[in-house]
Amino acid sequence: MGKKRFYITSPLYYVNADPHIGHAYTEIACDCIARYERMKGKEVFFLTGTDEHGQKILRSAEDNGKAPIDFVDSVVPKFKDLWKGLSISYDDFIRTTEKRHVDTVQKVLATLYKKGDIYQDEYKGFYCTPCETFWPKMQLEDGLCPDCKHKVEEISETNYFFKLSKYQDWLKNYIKETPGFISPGFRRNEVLGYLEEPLNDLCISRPNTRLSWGINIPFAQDHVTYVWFDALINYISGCGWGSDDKKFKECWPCDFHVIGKDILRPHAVYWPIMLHALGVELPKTIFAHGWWMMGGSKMSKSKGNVIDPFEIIEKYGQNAFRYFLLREVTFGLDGTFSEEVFITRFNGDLANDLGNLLNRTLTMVEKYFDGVVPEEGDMDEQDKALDDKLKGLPAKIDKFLPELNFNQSLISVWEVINIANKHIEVSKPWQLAKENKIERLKALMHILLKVLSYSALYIYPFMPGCSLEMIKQLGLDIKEKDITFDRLRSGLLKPGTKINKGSPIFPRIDSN
RNA sequence: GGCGGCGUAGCUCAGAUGGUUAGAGCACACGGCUCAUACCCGUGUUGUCAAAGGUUCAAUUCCUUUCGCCGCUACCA
Repeated sequence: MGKKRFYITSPLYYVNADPHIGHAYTEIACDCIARYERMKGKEVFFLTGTDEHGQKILRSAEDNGKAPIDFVDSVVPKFKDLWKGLSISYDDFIRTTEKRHVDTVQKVLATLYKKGDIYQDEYKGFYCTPCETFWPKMQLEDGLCPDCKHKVEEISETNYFFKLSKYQDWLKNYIKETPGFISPGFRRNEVLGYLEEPLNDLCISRPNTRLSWGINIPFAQDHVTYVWFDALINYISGCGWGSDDKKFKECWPCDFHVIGKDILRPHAVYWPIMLHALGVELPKTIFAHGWWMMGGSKMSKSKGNVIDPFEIIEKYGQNAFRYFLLREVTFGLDGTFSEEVFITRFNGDLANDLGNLLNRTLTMVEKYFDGVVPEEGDMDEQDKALDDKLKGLPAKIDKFLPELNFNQSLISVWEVINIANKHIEVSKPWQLAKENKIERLKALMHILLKVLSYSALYIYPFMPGCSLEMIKQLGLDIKEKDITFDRLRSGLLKPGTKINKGSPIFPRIDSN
């Protein structure tokens, strides 16, 4: 029997505009977990991609004077470039315009239609011609389009509906009985909250007279599929449902769907019901994270407070960017992004604590031992305390990371780093050197190098680049593919080998 | 309107099934050290734990009310 792979997904990003910090955030979180699971020796399948159909894409394409397919073809590379710039280790990138996806969506539609969970009905609504949008009665403002304030027209058209209502009670019970299914807990409560209200069946078609940019519905050639219904299916079309049973068995059920809080409803209501109707097991966890605010307000293009992730990477590097996003706020809650807090975090944690610890230690090893890693010596009380702290670290990471608690995981690593800095202060190696207490000095340097070596590997899921640079400077003989918890167990330092000190890994930022 | 949450040091936030001196980081002040990226280490200051009432031997922690803030309640990704 095939081994179960660890399967994690990001949402498929809607490519009607360029990627921003929110996209980067989700992707970095997924990447961190994917790398961590690989370190544990798991076979990982990390799926990401792009959502490319629908009204908004069509409109953006028109605004750019392009055919929709040409338009999305021009935006997708920007996402891929960003993922490259952030060292995102995705295993597959799926686009909803790909044949493998289209085929799967049509198969799903056909299956549910045959089963009777999709039916035809008249859809009545208020249509705004200039906006090409339907509005529910509730949303109208004085009977006018809330967007452009034009008159709306009540029209009815034939459409296809998916029977959400049929499964409402089932879903409600499932969520109640499966506490970890929707995370964090307060999001789960929200979902249970709106499941208290009767669910309307979901209109999953659009007549192609109104919208042509979508996946054709096999049993209704004059209609295309509603984007959400289309997009969600990527999670199974991307891992072989209906086309590659072996792969699907290895991957499914999905371990994590990581999403932003804005798309909780489709993921927590539509998607589980779609799967259940198909007779497919549900994913284990849907985790909705918060948003990055810009100086107290939501970021938006009109406010001009959108942070360009490419700029941050260019200016401060991908490692610091990844670190900041994962460290600054508890995953799940909203956070505030500003260059000022970013720099504070950077200087405080990365330059002063971590970077400086590496630098001062390596300098001493050069100075006192010609850059050669000393033998492990007899540990004194302080050494032991530090060593114990280091030994306790994996357990903490193993507790926090599987719950997507990036925050606490990093804090745990930094506790060790801080104790190491403290240890140097108390032990005064420079005095040991003057007094010629070589054995003590060796033991001290050894434990410091050990702490740095292990920390370098523990940091890997969060800041892979930083990790590799530390490994290099420490002179460790470890390739990226060897960064596993198994490898850690066999020890990292080789006394007698040379360190390879370079320039500071995180030079302080003068913020004048 | 309904449901849910929050209001704790100058700032950002932890926290306790109620119980001796309420915590962390940043900022600030003073001191120490010199291996280091003007770094690091130590010490210290500030809080009627939103307000009022109730339960209790005891509440900031439970209950009620008030005030203030926020989220969810859409066929928009």
